[in-house]
Amino acid sequence: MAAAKKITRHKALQEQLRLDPFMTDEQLAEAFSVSVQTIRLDRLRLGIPELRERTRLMAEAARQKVKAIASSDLVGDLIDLELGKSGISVLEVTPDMVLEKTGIARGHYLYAQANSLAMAVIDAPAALTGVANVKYKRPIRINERLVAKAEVIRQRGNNTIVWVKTRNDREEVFRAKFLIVSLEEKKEGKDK
Amino acid sequence: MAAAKKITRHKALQEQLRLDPFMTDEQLAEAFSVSVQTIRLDRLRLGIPELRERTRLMAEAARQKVKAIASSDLVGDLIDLELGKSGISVLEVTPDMVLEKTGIARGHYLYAQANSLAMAVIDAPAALTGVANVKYKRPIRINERLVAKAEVIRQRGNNTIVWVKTRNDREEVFRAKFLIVSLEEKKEGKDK
DNA sequence: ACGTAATTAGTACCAACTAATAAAACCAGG
DNA sequence: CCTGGTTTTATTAGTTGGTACTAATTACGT
Repeated sequence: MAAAKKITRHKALQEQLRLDPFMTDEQLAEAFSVSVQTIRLDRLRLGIPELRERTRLMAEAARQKVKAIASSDLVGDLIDLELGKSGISVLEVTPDMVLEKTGIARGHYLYAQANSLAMAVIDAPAALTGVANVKYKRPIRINERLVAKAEVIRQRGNNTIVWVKTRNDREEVFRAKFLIVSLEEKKEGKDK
Repeated sequence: MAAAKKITRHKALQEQLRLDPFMTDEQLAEAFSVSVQTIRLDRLRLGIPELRERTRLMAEAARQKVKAIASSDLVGDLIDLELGKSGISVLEVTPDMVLEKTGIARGHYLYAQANSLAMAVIDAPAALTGVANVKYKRPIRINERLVAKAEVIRQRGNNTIVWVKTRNDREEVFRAKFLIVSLEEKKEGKDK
């Protein structure tokens, strides 16, 4: 069947564009030893937009994403929050969070989720982490769904102790204790 | 002088494109009530590439960045490594690493740098963090240059204790102790 | 050998440019 | 007021990487 060839090519095309999304139809045609028109038909049927559109979408997404992933104040989705008391956040483990070698989530994502949740719970205009004690109990794999629960244990002056426990769907996989220091709005004496 | 008008427009043009880089020359011309050609001349003299090029550069940069920030095994640049003994990594604090409110680096970047350095130092095919004890000593601000030094303190079986101390140009700002567990290549019994 | 699916070829058209050249407008100095 | 330089606008031709469409050709199984 000729259809088999086509289906194989469709898969290969998608894979190729995943690896290098900046290829023109002409380059793709060359790469697959077919005509440009075939590539266009393939794209059409797969719903893959043209190079410029792809690029634009990536650039636009990046504008959002770099802010969201790399610079969001909270890693994970906040689903419940009682200021000064407790909070819950959920984080889905995506492929780019895992170590390539082992397929296990890099530890600092768990840490980031817990830490930023702990910060969110603090009822203060600004806060900094002072000390953290962290225990990883189970390795996390891709597509797992991590639910972190934070609880304020003690509050004394500007110092707050927060416990965060993270579970996957079955068991506790991570826990951390943070000592978080709230910052006053007043000017800091010895700053820089 | 007519040159003044031009210079003002140049500034405004750069600002406009910073806010919305996805504008065509035609839209820009309309926005500034000048002809398309004027915009083109302005771009030429300011060294601003055309829309498509701009978009492409953004998309490419994002690809690097998401890989580098979100998916690199090592956060920071490894500049020295003695496997099983010690390592040094450097991390420059960029604007997207800081909390907007305070301009202070979010803690999990320091953690990520230290943790991934500690992992790199371990002389094993794969490793996982078991426990971490972390202390933040000084807040970190933008453009600071963080030098993390990792040192293997003790090694017993699959467990390794690594100390990481991070300094900015003046003083120690962060330290962490990690217990890292090396994984054997052999098959794990109770996996999922 | 035939019919259908798949592929290739070809045409007209488009957006968003670059490059180059020419004309017009402006503005200031003598 | 006129002249000269700067700035702006206009015009034309050529480029890239496509869309949308039609028509011709090839391949393939039966």
